[in-house]
Amino acid sequence: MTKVTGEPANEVAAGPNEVAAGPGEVARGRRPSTSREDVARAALELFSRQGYDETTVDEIAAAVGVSRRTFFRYYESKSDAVWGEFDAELVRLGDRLHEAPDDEPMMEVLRRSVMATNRFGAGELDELRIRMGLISSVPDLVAHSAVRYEEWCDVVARFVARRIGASPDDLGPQTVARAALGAAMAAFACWARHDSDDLVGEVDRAFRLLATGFAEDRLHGGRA
Amino acid sequence: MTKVTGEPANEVAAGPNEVAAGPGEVARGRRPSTSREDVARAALELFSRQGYDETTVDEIAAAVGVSRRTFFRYYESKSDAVWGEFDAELVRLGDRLHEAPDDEPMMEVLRRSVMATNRFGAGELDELRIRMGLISSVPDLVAHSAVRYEEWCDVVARFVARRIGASPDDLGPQTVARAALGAAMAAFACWARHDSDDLVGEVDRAFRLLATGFAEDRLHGGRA
DNA sequence: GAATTTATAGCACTGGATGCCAAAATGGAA
DNA sequence: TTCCATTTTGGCATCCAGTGCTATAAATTC
Repeated sequence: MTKVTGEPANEVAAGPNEVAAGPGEVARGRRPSTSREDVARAALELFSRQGYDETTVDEIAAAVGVSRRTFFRYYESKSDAVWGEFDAELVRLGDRLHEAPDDEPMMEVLRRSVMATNRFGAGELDELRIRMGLISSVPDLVAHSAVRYEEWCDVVARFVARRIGASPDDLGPQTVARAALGAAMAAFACWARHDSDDLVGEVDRAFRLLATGFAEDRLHGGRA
Repeated sequence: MTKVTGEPANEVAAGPNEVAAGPGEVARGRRPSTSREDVARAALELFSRQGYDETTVDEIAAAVGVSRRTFFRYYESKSDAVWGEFDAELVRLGDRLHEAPDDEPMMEVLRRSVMATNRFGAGELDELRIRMGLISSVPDLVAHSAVRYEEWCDVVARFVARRIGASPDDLGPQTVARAALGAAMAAFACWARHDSDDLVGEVDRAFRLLATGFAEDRLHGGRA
């Protein structure tokens, strides 16, 4: 085996062992034979071609030329590979919420921040649609998504708690956070299923509905 | 082995093979050696005592005196045992929503129906708290919960769709349903964590918040 | 008692996930 | 160059959830 690939080794998010060589530092030790991105790409390709359940971790590992054991050093689980760099987006959302001016209404900040974190380039949108399609249709991924969405909720709940002066565990922040998650999920699901090319627009509409308290007369004009 | 239990065999929700003998019919063939309820009880007891991950299916099966293979005839998965008779409650919620008068505001119906399906007797509350505690803290169960909650959302989305004359897949119904789920989950989580004995009250408060669109001035008086 | 029906036990097998250790690859120092 | 520290990898061996298959046990009906 021992496939000699000769990678550039200058990747930003490098090897599995977290502490990739910092900005100025020089990389020591053996270089990773692949990257998280490559693994995710290979996995996604197999999933969308032959199905999630029909793809084994061994196949994914083989596709990127590493052993099964090594796959689990890049991603904790098979389902994690579908989520790619979700953690980074979570940080971005948290930053946006934190940096918003205090005089802007809470639900406005929330809506605009979620919209902002979901502006993707045309190139990324196709892949994202495949991702979201899988996440919302394959039972195993639907299940795993709950864990990731919980992290999303935590970020929002902390923001709301700070705004209204309460604990993130209290009913208010929890309700706002989980309802906001619901709105975002609805927007994503509708965007992924229909041919609506306007993801941010769907998010916008969903959050505006949420802010009206679902007054029945506003609910009708959903789809232009 | 072959534990001879001598069950009454008149249980309502009987054996694993679905079609339990109807009202007047006589039970044919070998009688189930245990019941879904007994399995769930044994499982819950082990989970709360030694932890979910630390309990194997073999142990649960042994506790009720059946083989490992038989456990999976009563419940599809280890996590399903925690949910008990959730399906029945779903039907009840659907019925309530369907039977509500058309002139009652949609969000009112929703709030009152969810509250009604969550009125439990004092005896059931302790067990329910253990259940919800597990469901919202053990990652494996958090994950699996998403699948069950999706069914809940479907019921609500169908109701909303009928009310506003849209498809259950449209943005409106989806947003309302998922936001409502969020409110319900927040209420449950707060009730399970704190010592609030008033589950229905938490649900009430959460849904009232939802109906206000989270106007910031209403969010402060969360905890009496 | 024989046939039929239903539930069970037990076995084999797949596949995800984890712990452990030896081997490979790389940079730096002696 | 040679040795050493560092990091990633491969290949077990192992555990456990979940499934398909088959033989057997218990119960009713004829």
